Amino acid sequence: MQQSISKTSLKIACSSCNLRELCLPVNLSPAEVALVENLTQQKRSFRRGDYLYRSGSKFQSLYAIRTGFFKTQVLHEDGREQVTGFQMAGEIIGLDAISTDSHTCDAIALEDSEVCEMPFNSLEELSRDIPSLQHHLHKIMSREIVRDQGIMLLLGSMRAEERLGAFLLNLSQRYAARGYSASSFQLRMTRQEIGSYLGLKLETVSRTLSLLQQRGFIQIRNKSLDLLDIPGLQSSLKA
Amino acid sequence: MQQSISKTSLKIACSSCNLRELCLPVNLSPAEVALVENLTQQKRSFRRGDYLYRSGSKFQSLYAIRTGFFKTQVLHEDGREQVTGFQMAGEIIGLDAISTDSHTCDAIALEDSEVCEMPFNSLEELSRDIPSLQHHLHKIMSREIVRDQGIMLLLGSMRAEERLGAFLLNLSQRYAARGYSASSFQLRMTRQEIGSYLGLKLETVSRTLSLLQQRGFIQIRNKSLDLLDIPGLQSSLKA
DNA sequence: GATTTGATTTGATATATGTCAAGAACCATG
DNA sequence: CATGGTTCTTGACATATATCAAATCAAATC
Repeated sequence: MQQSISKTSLKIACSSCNLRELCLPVNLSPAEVALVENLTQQKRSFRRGDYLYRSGSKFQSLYAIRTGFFKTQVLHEDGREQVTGFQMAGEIIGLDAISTDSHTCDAIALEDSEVCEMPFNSLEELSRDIPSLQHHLHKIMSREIVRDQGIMLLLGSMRAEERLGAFLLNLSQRYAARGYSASSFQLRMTRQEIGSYLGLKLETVSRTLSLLQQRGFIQIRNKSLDLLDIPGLQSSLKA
Repeated sequence: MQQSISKTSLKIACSSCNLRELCLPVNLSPAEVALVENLTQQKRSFRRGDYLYRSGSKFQSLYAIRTGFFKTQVLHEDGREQVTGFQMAGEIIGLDAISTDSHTCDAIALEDSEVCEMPFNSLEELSRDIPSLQHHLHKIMSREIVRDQGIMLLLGSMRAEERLGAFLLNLSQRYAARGYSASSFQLRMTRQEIGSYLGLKLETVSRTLSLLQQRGFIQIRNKSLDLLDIPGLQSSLKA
């Protein structure tokens, strides 16, 4: 697994980035955005399979995903691994590492990707001067906590079919928020990775997807997914 | 369920609080501690069963637990509930609410308790002036993210016996960090609440505790717990 | 202190998901 | 285009945990 990270000296202009509304510089004045731009020193590119960071490595920066798709996973001593999330463009990754000054999970590109690196020291410094940036950073961290609690609910009290339904709907919403189709997209991860995330074995994921297809909720062929009945899926979760 | 919240006008002196090393004012100079004291305006007392806050209520403050024991839980539309954590003295509660400006879970006292209320606006303001406070706040939020990921691992890939073992060891460590016995303490929550937290039914919790007792790892009678073989419990998790 | 209510334990049985296995489909590579 | 290696699907069977039920025990209330 090569670690071929190419650093371009090109600065990313947040001001011209179409993810501005999802990413860090939300609700900032143009002058403030310029300051944030200043600290996203470099863009880094990753090939599929590359590690953005590894568990145990020293914490330096948060990363904003510009393009592509990542997974994060924690490893248990006995070799068990658990996927803790799938991250897409506009999402901030690396928050877990602030706690101990070193990363507590691996982050791996599931497709060719680009990220903006934000040195955390600088980010803290800047957020002392820009209250709205400070508050937004807090919101991002809090949002991650809420997301994790949602997954705890899912893992703790939903059946396989509900877990898959909730998972697919979540992906759908996030694609929609980025201007992509809510009902038709490619799964970037394997059945095994979905299973790890949802606390299921890959065979169960496969069977359950087939079941959802039989019921007419989805059409799945390999990694191509069509959500045929989003309202139906949603209400099957609330039932 | 009465909401009898008595607000005492007495300020809590962080400087004389024995939780200082666990709570918010870590690594602060005496002068800085005084500023933090200034914003923990009031102490609030709760009886067992009282709500500290409810899901949906407006976010105003974070809370530091001074004495007592709380649980947090999220409610699903269909009535399912999931306990997302148990909090004890020195821990900060309410972080989830920053995200949407309203609480996303209920926080309920499991025994008579006292909390220090910290208005979040003031906290953000103060942390702009005290970088070490700012950083510590970030650490606390990050720690919560890491904790949640640990629970995801537990819920996603551990068997009942391992979940209980990890749960009891976690309680043990936290009591020890507060100067209490690591091997002998009272469970503050019901089997049902433990089960909700661990993604198990209460009968399974009960059976599994009996099993751990048979194996000589623990002695449990009602809510009184003795950990008879902590190293054994630990190694049974890594196996 | 008697009584009710809720919490806990334990047993018998049901069920969802895991495990093992084999073939099919897909993908990367030469 | 062929080939080898993943990934995926599906079946048969195993197992951990859930469900239902009843008895015991502890705690709250009058």
